[in-house]
Amino acid sequence: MTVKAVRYYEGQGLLKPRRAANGYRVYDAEDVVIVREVKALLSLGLTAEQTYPFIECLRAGNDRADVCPASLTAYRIRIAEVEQRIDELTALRERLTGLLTDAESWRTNE
Amino acid sequence: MTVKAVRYYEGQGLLKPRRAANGYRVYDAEDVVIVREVKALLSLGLTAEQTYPFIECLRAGNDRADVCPASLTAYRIRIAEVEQRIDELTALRERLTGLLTDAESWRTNE
DNA sequence: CTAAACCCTCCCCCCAGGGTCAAGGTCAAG
DNA sequence: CTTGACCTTGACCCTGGGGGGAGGGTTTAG
Repeated sequence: MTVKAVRYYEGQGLLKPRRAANGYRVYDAEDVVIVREVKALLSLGLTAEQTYPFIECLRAGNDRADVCPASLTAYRIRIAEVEQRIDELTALRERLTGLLTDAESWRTNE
Repeated sequence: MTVKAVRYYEGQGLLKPRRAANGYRVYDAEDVVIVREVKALLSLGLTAEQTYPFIECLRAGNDRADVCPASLTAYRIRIAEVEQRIDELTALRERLTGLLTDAESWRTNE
C-alpha cells in the first residue's frame, strides 16, 4: 500500500486513525483489516462509496466483510454492472469490426 | 452538441475556429464535419488524442476520415483494447460470482 | 431603450489516487 | 549537542471528457 491510498481512504471516511501526540496517524489492527478489505474491493471495481456496507459489516464484529446482506447486495449490483459493461463492449466491438472491414474494403475498391 | 464539448475539442487542438471581430468563434463547414467525426469516435471509446489521425485524414482532403492507413491502425488498436477489456471483465465476473456464492453458502451454513 | 438571449473567459467538480514540495518530527552516530 | 538520514504531515497540481456556474460583454427583438 502507498501512503496516498491509505490517506485517500481516510478522506473518504473509511478510516479514522487515532493521532499520536506528534500528529502522526496511529493505525490499529482493525484499520489494517479494513485497508486490506477496501483494496480488495476496489480491485473488483467497486467505488470507495460502495465499500461502506462491507466495512460496516466488519465493524459490526463479523470476521468476514461479505457475510452481511448489504454486502451480498453490493456484490450483486457490481455483477450486474460488469455484465452490462460486457454487453456494451461486445456491441462496441461489433461496431468497430464493422467499421474496420468497411473502411478496408472501401480502400481496396477505390 | 454542447458548447462545452466543442470548446473542449478546441482545447485539445482538434479545432481551430476563426475569431470574429468581437471575439466570437466562427466555425466553417469543415469544422462541423470534424466535430461530428470526433463525437462519433469518442462514442466508440477512443480518446481525444486517438482521433488525430482521423482528422488529419479529413484535412488531407478525404471524404471519409477512416480511409487512411493511420485510421485503420487506430481502429485495430481500439478493437484490441476493447477485447482486452472484455477479457478482464469476464474474469472479474467469474471472481465476483465466486465470491457471492461463497459468501451466500457461508451465511446459510453458519 | 430595455430585456432576453447569446457569447466570452475563468474556476471548481467528478474518481482513485500519483507526484512533488516545504516544513517539521525522530533517531542513530559522532 | 549537532549533524545527517529517514520519517511524517498538509498542500498543491495532474489525469479524461466534459458539466455547472459566476461574472461580464454583445447582439437582437420588441
